[in-house]
Amino acid sequence: MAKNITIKDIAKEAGVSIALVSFVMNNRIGADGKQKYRVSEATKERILEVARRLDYRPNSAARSLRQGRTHVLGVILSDMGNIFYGTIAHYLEKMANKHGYTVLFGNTEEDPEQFNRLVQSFLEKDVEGFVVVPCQGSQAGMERLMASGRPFVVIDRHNPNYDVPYVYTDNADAMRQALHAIQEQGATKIEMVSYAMRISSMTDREDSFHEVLGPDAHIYHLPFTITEADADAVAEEVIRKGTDGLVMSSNVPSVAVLKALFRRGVRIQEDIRIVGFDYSNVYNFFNPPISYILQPLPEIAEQAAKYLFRLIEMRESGEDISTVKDKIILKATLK
Amino acid sequence: MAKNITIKDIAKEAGVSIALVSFVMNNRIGADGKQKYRVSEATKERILEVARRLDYRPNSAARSLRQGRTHVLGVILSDMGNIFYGTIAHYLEKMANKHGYTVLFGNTEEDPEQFNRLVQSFLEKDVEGFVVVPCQGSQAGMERLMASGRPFVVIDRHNPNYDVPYVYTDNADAMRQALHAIQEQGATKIEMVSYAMRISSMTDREDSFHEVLGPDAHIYHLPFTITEADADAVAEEVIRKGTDGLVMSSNVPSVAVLKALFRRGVRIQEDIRIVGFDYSNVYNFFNPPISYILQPLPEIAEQAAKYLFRLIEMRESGEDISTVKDKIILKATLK
DNA sequence: CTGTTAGCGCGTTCAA
DNA sequence: TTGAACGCGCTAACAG
Repeated sequence: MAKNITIKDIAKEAGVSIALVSFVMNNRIGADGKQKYRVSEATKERILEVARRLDYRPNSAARSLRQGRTHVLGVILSDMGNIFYGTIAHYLEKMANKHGYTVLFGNTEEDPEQFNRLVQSFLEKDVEGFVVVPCQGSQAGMERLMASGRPFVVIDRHNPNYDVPYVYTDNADAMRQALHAIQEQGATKIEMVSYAMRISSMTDREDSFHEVLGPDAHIYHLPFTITEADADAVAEEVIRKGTDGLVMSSNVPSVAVLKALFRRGVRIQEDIRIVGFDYSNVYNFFNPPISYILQPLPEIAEQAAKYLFRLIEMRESGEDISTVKDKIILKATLK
Repeated sequence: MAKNITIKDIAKEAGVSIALVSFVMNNRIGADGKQKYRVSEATKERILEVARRLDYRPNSAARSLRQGRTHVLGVILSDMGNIFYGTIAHYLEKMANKHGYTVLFGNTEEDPEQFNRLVQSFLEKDVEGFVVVPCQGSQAGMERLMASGRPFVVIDRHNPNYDVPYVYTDNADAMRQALHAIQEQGATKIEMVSYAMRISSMTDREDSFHEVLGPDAHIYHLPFTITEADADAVAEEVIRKGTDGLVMSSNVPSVAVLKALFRRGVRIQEDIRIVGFDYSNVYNFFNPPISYILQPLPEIAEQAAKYLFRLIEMRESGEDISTVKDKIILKATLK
């Protein structure tokens, strides 16, 4: 039960007041001589020595309570097990760390109830800001978040009905690049594989697809949890129709359908050309390698984090945050 | 600046004492009639109504300060952007959630300094328990963790010099399975691709490799951050030597080397047989599909979480945790 | 210049 | 059902 060392223990051991320990621990003293409170070097050293010896760690609950700051961010994603979100999570955590923040992560698995629970739970943990990936039906959670007045930045998707801060990829442009590429590769009967979820990243890509190829161009819609049967059905239909170009709208369904086609002996990149969306290792193992749209994940994370820090600073200095709703749009590139 | 609603606001609005609000909010009242404190249904309803209306959220800093509990876990991994750790992270988060916990995540990127910083930072945040993936050189961080007396469970790797709780895969057995498979597939000149890092998951696999194939069987050691040149060098040597079987010791180097071989026109699974370690999508795109060792990730996460919860409970009820050092060993399977 | 006293933040919980 | 102490660290005000 190793009782935790408190500031009081240090004070007693060092024979000084509690306040002085606090000052020393917070470096409110020293160097530039401009500090309000001064302590002799000797006392300071003694206090630090005792703190080190007793392995003192300030209780952050007490500190948060007093300062109203937790230095914790909340990040709500779809699924960290997906390399796309896992990568974003990693970059976000890195940014947060660099700025002295620590990060609570949560996965919605595209369940709006779960989104709501996570928002609630993170609010109660008093995170200073959020980076969130909303999901279909997450309106309630988003409104709760907005009502909380806490800084947040939306990434990867957004609901056009909400005028909120977000960092987003120009998906329409990205899809045009994808279609341009697949047409250059000679495909003429082009279809698209997408998720059934009605989220902006999918619908923007689909709208762009239809704009280029007309309203009758076909899109396969797969559920968030893709079964082998789902992928098989797509493959069968693609083969039957003689589709010669398939544009993927996301990582996971892309690999699932590729697998189904491969198993059926379809010669990928010969019988049918593929262009992917988001990186997958498998794209390297075809001849020629499968082209894909690459979203700038490090930049998405970086911009989102910077944006969030800006909001947090503003709020800290008493400025009104509710009017800041800048939209950051990043371009994807074809690889 | 939407001032946060406190218990005091509720009390005033509902015309009752602060204490009563607290009782109601904590459900210390009601149902089974055995509670210590009872409140009339009407009062209870009124309080709850006011709380809802004002969107009251208890300040968890205050609560933690009082109860000494945060309901937060700390998870330190190597790299969430790697599907292996991302998947584990996801399952851990799910387990934590189910038990009312929230999770702080951190990535070491195999940097022991970073490991140390994360331990320190999470301790200060007063996490109730840790799940950690140590890295080469993380001794200082591990000792700090042990000295803290806080419950923790090590996963994925462990330092045999430390007698601590861990959940681990039987890597020796797994490697034997891999070698058995590749030999059955006809390979006779077998080599291995591994990381240069001296961590138990790698060394156990390597030791097992040597036990089966003798001390002279060759192992390629790649740095944690693999460049294309690194992978190319391995591919060149494999080709030159006429190696006809390659056992992979991990996900990332496996794909890197496969890519280098593929680019050089090596007919994978014909000229050379491959057996992987940990899942990758790419294994499906060869004929026959590449076999691989699958670690039971959901079970690793589940066992680690359960173990940790057990430790936390024990500590909470004043039991001595320092004597609990059970090792949980899980079997991997060949797929 | 060096240091201390005392009240605060917010929810929990015991004594009354 | 309530008053009040408490957990721990911060910091304004004050003293030698």
